[in-house]
Amino acid sequence: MQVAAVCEPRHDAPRSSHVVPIHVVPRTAATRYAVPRCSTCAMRAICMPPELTSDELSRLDTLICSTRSIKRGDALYRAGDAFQSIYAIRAGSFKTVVMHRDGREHVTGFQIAGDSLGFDGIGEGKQNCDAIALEDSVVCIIPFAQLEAICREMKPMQHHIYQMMSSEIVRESSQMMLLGTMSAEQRVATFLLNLSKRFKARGFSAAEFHLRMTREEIGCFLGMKLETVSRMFSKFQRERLVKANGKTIRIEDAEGLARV
Amino acid sequence: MQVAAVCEPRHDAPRSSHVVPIHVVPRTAATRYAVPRCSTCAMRAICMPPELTSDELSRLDTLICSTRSIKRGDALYRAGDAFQSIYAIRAGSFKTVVMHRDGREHVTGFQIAGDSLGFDGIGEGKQNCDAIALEDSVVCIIPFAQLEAICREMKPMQHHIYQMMSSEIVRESSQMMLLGTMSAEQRVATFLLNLSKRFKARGFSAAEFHLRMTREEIGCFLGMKLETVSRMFSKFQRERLVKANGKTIRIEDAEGLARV
DNA sequence: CGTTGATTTGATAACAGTCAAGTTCCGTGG
DNA sequence: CCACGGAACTTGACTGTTATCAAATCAACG
Repeated sequence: MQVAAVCEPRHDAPRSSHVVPIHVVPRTAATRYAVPRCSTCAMRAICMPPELTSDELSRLDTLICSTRSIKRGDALYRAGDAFQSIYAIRAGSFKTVVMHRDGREHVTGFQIAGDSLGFDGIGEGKQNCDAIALEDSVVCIIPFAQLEAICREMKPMQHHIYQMMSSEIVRESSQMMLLGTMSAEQRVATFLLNLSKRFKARGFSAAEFHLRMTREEIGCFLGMKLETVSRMFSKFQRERLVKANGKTIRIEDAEGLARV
Repeated sequence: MQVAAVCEPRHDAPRSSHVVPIHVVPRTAATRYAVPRCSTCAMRAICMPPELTSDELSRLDTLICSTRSIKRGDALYRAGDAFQSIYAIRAGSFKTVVMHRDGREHVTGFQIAGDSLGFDGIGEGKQNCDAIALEDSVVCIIPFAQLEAICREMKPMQHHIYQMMSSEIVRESSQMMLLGTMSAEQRVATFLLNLSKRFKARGFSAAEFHLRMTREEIGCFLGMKLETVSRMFSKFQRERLVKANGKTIRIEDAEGLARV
């Protein structure tokens, strides 16, 4: 898994009732080159409803029949492309970028391994944003028509898709609240804590991780200029809340960061 | 229809391929007090996929077995309430409000007749925000478990629900872009044009309408203070783009407003 | 090991927030 | 129907946060 090179996997992964820990898949030829299989995927706990029978799982294996590798900086899809598939990130990370007609860009989200991409394309039948790889990445391709067919037959899967889309709506609501009500300082603090939480949920260190995005991309996501992002990192460093060494972030005082 | 008192219905409603015009339902006892029926609902074109057979439509009538009236200022639901149903607004309007733990509030959206509410509750199994009526309103109650069952059997309905949820994601992306990249002036202009478009799609005047929300609520939605909203209205008035008389808005120069 | 893009930091400017005062609107009750 | 009171709105003066512009430093990569 590429992501393993980015963030040290933790073997004392949390075992809360919500987050089923993932296990690092050995880098055997099978996991790297064979037909992808949900039944053996490390991200299954994040991608799939937990209550599937092994029978149902093997049916899903027939759904996802291909993966795709995207080089850093390349687009998985572009706004306006015909919508056909949902994507699940196997390894790597992406940003989603919407563009206004006047050329203004805005980053609507950062997605890491285990996250999904493309739900915003269903409504119009075409992609609503660009999905750009922040590092060399691999996605599972999930043809949406087939997914719909499966959802008509497998109730847990149907519900799971509704839940994923609903969670996306909730996530975006939180981001609107962040953009609408928080100071630059609070936005950056919230951003770091959110990343930390997501890495932790995937079994990586919550305290130390590498940012795959630039200050400019962070600023574009948080509604501020890159200089302001940089200043906030420096400020947190002075206050001993985080240690920021370029793209390496170490959260030294999560509680303090949350109080900002 | 309550909304008719607010915005004059237009009988020369647009007939684009996307927006099927709605017809104003006569205020008979049947439409006001009888069991609600999708098959005769004025909002059907907005709520429902267009290609349903009359057979399928009458099946839907069994799904929506009740409506609910909400007085101005009252909540349809509150954040934390158990999620059970989706709501379709028959008449009136709402705001959805998310609250941060520190008490900070943010308005995530304004919904008018024909819009739906509650999709953000599916993910967690509980409501994510408060839905507050901006005027006396009526909603159709759509039990979600039943809706899911119908979606497993009726492909067009299944797809329609995915489309509605996806559109909600897209709408929120646009709002994030607005909050993240636009000046106060542009935000208010965009807000007015968006409302105008939605009224037009429902057969009301695109040029003149009544705001059901306060300046404070608008500000809370657009990420600015109520004084700033007021100043922008005054500015647009000076520039002859808009005539704002309290809550009555007349858009005098839509192109000019779009250029802001 | 140089070139280029990314990041940091400082100085200044602009936009929106805050505080305050006055006005208008609207619902309620007489 | 009118008068009253409170909420909503407008406007002005001042303040503060963040943007802008600029320059220096750092880091990645061919």
